[in-house]
Amino acid sequence: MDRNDDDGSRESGREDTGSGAEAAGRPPRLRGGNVFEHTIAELLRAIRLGKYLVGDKLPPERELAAQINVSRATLRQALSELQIAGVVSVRRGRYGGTVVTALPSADTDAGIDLGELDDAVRFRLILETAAARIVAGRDLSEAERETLVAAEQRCWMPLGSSAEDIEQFRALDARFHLTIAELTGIPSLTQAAATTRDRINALLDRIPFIHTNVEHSCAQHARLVEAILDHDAEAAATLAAQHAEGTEQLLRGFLEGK
Amino acid sequence: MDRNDDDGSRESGREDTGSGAEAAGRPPRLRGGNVFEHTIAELLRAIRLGKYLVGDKLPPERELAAQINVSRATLRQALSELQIAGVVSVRRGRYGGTVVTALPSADTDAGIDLGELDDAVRFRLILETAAARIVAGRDLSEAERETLVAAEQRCWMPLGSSAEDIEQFRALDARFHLTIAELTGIPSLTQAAATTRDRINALLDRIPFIHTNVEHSCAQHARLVEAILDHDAEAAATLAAQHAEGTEQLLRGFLEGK
DNA sequence: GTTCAATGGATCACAATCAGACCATTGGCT
DNA sequence: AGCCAATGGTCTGATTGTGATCCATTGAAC
Repeated sequence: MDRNDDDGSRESGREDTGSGAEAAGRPPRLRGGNVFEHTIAELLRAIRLGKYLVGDKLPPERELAAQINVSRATLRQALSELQIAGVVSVRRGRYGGTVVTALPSADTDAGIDLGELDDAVRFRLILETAAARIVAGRDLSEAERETLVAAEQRCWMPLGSSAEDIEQFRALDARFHLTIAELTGIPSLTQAAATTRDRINALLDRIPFIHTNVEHSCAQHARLVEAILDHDAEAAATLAAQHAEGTEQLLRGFLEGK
Repeated sequence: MDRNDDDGSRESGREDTGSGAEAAGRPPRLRGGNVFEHTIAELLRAIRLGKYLVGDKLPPERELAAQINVSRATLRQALSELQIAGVVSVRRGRYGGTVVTALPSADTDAGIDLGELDDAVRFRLILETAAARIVAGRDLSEAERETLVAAEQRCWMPLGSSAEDIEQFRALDARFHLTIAELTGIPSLTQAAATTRDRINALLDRIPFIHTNVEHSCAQHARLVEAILDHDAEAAATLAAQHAEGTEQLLRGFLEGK
């Protein structure tokens, strides 16, 4: 009797699914557009933003599908594309799964939209400044402090000139900023910050990578973390604003000359 | 020959469709969930937020469908529901159309989710404070100043105790705040503010309406407008924050006691 | 009063997704 | 060597939303 069964409720429980507590929502499905394209975009976004680093294993298909809120069939279509593109590799069997093998290369196509640049950059300034101020005003737990510092440290990676290194730096950098957003405890802010950060990354992919900036950038991160741990909300806000403005200048400099 | 024809490409052109330039997107469709339910929600939201006031006529179905990015069939399903609910009334023929006849009554069901309350209220504080600060820092055109002042004035409406009056005040109040968000010139901010405002309104519908607050609230609006026109960014930010905090206190007071 | 353009009303075939069941593979465990 | 649980692979029927036409109604303009 009990056939092979499948999917869903097994005694192994679901507490893992609830991690994000965000996407969930049993009955409500999600996007239409091309649910398929949306799914790919969603996966690429997660990878670019450092949610899954190279070498990490994605959740099982059934679980991932639930998180993104699409059917497994659709998810598999998307994964299949990513596999062809060489972004992930898949192994069957128990202990198998889908692992990230490379960071997706940027879509350097698409013309530059100045409206998009302006919008993304200004919205980011708002969100990150607010996030920094709020987190600095909070009392962080030991674990939270550690998470924050760890995210900051990881940005100081050995950095070559390969596209791969650069993408990895972007992912780690994004993760640092998103960590701050998460620490606000305001889910809407976290989500908006993630979306916006991804848009910024897409723009950064269109300009040359300035190595000199990396160290400067990391130093700013360090000071920001310090201000946060010191509960100096105004300093944190100012530093975050300066940091964001740096990126803004860079982008405008390269992209506004069309 | 040329049959009755219909829809779309007629020599009359399409420039109208492109108005928003936002939702558009020929091939890409939109939501999944229940596209149908989503459509209803979208329409209700627009009405509650004062985009269409009572007595206003909605755009023709073909156009509205394009704006919301759903097929006309789906839109009609939704409109049909709203008609049954008495929110809109429809007349056929040239010069006919769909007009808003009443403000949708609140869904006073649904349990109170403290997480939702906290998230919405805190995110709103961030967005509106930032918007006020930015707009105060801008040089507004004559037309923009007029729009702002007009939106503020309209809130001082004669206010009875009927549910209808209250809903109308909410719509006008929302429109005032969204006007400020729009004046930032940051579309992402505008959109986030609209979404968040709607969530706040939904929460407000769950608590008793405090008439005393209305005048106080309008007075704050007036001072906020003054600060903005004076280019006093910090004052504007502070006033916006106070105003938002007022609502926050109110909501927490009523809702946190479960 | 006839005309006609704008607008709502209705139908149908087709493509996209979904939901769920079942199959196939793998590797640690006994 | 064999078992078996976790995981990817595949198929099928149902539902939903779309896109494209065509029909029906209305009221201003002529």
